[in-house]
Amino acid sequence: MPTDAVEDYLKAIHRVESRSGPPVSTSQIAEALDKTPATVTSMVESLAERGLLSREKYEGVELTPAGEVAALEVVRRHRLIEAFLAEQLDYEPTEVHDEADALEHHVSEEFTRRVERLLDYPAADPHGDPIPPADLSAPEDAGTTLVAALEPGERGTVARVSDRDADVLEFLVDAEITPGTTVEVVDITSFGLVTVRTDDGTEHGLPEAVADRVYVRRGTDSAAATDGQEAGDA
Amino acid sequence: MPTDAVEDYLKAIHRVESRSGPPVSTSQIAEALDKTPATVTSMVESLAERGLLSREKYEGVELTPAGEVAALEVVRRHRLIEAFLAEQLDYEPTEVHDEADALEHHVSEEFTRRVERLLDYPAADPHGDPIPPADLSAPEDAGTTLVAALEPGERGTVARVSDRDADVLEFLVDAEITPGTTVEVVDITSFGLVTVRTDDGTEHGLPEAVADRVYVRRGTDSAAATDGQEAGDA
DNA sequence: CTATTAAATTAGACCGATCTAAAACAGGTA
DNA sequence: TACCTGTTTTAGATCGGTCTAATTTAATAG
Repeated sequence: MPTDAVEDYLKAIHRVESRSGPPVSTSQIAEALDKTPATVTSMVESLAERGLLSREKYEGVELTPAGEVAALEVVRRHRLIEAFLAEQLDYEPTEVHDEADALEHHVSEEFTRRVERLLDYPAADPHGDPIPPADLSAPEDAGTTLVAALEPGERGTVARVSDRDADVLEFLVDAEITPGTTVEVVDITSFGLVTVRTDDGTEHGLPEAVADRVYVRRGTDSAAATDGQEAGDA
Repeated sequence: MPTDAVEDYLKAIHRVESRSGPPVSTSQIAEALDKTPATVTSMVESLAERGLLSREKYEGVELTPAGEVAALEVVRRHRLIEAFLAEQLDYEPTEVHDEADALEHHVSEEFTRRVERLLDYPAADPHGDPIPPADLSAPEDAGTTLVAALEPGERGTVARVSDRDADVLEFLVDAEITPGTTVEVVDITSFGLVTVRTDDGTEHGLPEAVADRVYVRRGTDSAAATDGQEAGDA
């Protein structure tokens, strides 16, 4: 019943909320969805009328429980589709996002469950983001951003990397900074450049925009991260 | 670039055209898509402006080559998705249609090709309908309707069955009248009831609405029809 | 406390897809 | 020929989602 657009808004609001917490501002949503603020205002009005979010004029917006559920359903479909594309159709991790963005609005619950079963109930998508189970009991976490988690000299395990921006993702894949790898923070400059050393000893300078999208847990994991054993800790 | 609605219209027009030939009337389209004739008129106007079909007011409509191509692309995606759902996700033949109808508008060319490859270039979907190859060089045929092809006493091989109407399809599956089975026409009544005898010797009375959706080739095939060896003959 | 500025909202328009109700048309019948 | 009858088109409205331009509000600096 919800339209594609409605699902996109809920998903975007959910993401922002889970990073910087509510309230979520009009401009944050506009930014995330590449819409004008005016458009967002009117959409958000109608979302509020439907009970999917609560809204304080000029203040921002927060998902209601109903909105949260709807958002999680989209996230679940998105990540399952990503996992499916990578595992069954040999997509590269960098390629799955756009396809999943289109499909996530149009697969049935039946399809979702069958895919989940086919993949044997994966815990995470190819970027390491946890896949909410069918009951949506999502712990929905896994790591904090690089600079928040680690001081220079400390090491951590990459929990996941953002799949939002294709360029950023490609940068990280090239540098072999992917879920499961260990990184040591060498240095953080005043202007946000983060230098890290990876497993193989090479160093990479990550611009702020990139570093902000790498999520790690402090310390090192012994278990490798081929699939997704890291759901629901931290 | 074409919207879902545009693709739906093209697909519907293509189907009608390939059954009863052009021109296709407003009411035929309205019927097929469950829209009002007024709606169809206005949509068809815009399709004509885009060069996807040619139109004679009060006469009907015919796909242009461009429209035909666009329609075949949708058909190709639809049938590949159906085949995929049945083979990879264990859907029953009766269940694939609706899911494919939703997905067909949103899978990329990349996805389509990968699925096609995964399935090893299937010739037909689970109902026996031929899948146009990537170059769309569709022979796009396979069989004529039961009553047109066979006189009482004659036998034929089921080439495909329509997946349009879920009830009809279920009826046929129950009667084990599926692509590849041999049927003998026992009798045809004046009011359109067709009695057929299947492989196993049982007889089934098919109401006109059902019989019209069974496509056969005269005579019997020795080859079985598990997948789709029957593309492009007849 | 006022003035500036950045963010958010309102006002008004547009487009695509749909509908209902009314008018125009085409084909067959008397 | 003139009239029905069913089909098609036109006219005009609505809805969802979007935009631009103008206005209002909240926060901040003086």
